[in-house]
Amino acid sequence: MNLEQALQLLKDKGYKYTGKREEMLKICADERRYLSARDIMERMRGNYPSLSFDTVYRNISTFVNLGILEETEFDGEGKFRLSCSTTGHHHHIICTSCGKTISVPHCPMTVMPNVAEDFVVTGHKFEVYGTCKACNE
Amino acid sequence: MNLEQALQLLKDKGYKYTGKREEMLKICADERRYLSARDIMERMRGNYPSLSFDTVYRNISTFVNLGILEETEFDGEGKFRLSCSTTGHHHHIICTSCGKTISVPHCPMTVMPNVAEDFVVTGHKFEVYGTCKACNE
DNA sequence: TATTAAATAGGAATTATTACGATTATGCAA
DNA sequence: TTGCATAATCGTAATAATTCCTATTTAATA
Repeated sequence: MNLEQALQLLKDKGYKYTGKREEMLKICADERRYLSARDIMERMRGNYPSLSFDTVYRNISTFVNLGILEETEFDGEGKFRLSCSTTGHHHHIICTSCGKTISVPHCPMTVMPNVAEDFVVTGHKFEVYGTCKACNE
Repeated sequence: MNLEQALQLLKDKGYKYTGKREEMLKICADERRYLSARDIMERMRGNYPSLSFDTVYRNISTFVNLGILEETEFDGEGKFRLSCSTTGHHHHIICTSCGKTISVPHCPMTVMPNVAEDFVVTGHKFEVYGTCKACNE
C-alpha cells in the first residue's frame, strides 16, 4: 500500500481528511518499517507541537482496523508499519533496533501438524528478530 | 521441569530458599500454563497478604534467567510458565483465555529460506493462539 | 549466636495506553 | 458562502504493567 491508496481508502470509508492523518500516513509511507506510537508522535511534533496522545493512538487504531497499518508488539510496546505491498499473508524478519523489515512469504501454519483439534485457532505470530546491516555497523 | 528440580537449581546457583519463592514455583508447577505476574500475585495473596510487586517481578525475572520459567508476551503483558519437560527447542499453541498450552516440536526456522544474509538473527517467536476446549464451552 | 549479604515491603516513579469532557474543524446541505 | 451536525482533536486525568528505591527483615554460614 502507498500513501495515495491509504488516503483514498479513508475517504471511501467516510473518514474525514485531516492534516494529522495525512502526516501520520506520510511518515509511515516514507519509513516503511515498524514504528512505535511515540516514534510517530516525535516525528510530528515539528508540524503539530500540540499533538495529543489520543489523536495518534486513535488514528493508529483506525488505520489498523482498515488494514492500512500492520501491527505487532515486541519490547513491551505496539509497533506499526504501512501494510506491505507483498500480496497476501506474510511474515517479517524485523530489526529490533530500527524496525526495518524483510518480508517472508513462507508461513509455518501451512506445514503445522494438526495437533490442535481441541483448539479453535484464532491467530498466530511468526517473527524473526535481529539487527540489520546498517544497525550492526 | 518440576518443582523439586526448580528448587534444586535455585539452591545450586546459590539463591536463598524462601517460602515466597517456593510458593511461586508451586503455583507454576501446579498450573503448567501461562500466567501473568498479576495471576501469580493473586494466588499468593492468601498466604502472603503483604506481598510486594517487586518480590514477584524480581523472582520471575530470576526464574526466567535460570531457565526455570518460559516467558512470552501477548495481550499487552508478560506471561510465564514452568519450563516444559519437552526436550529442547519447541513452540506453543496457547489458549488466550486461560493460558493452557500444547507443545509443538516443529520449528519454522528449520525450513526458513535464508533471505536474511544482511541480518544478524537474534531470536524468533512462533506462537499459535486460540481457545481451548474448556474455554470454548 | 552473630554476621553479612540477599530478599522483601511499601510505595513512588516510569512507561505505554486508554478515557473523557470541552473545543475545534471537516463535510455537506441549504 | 454560510450554518449545522458530527467527527476529530486537545488537554489532561485515569489505568495498567512494570521498575526503582530505601529501610527493614531474613536466610545461610562462620
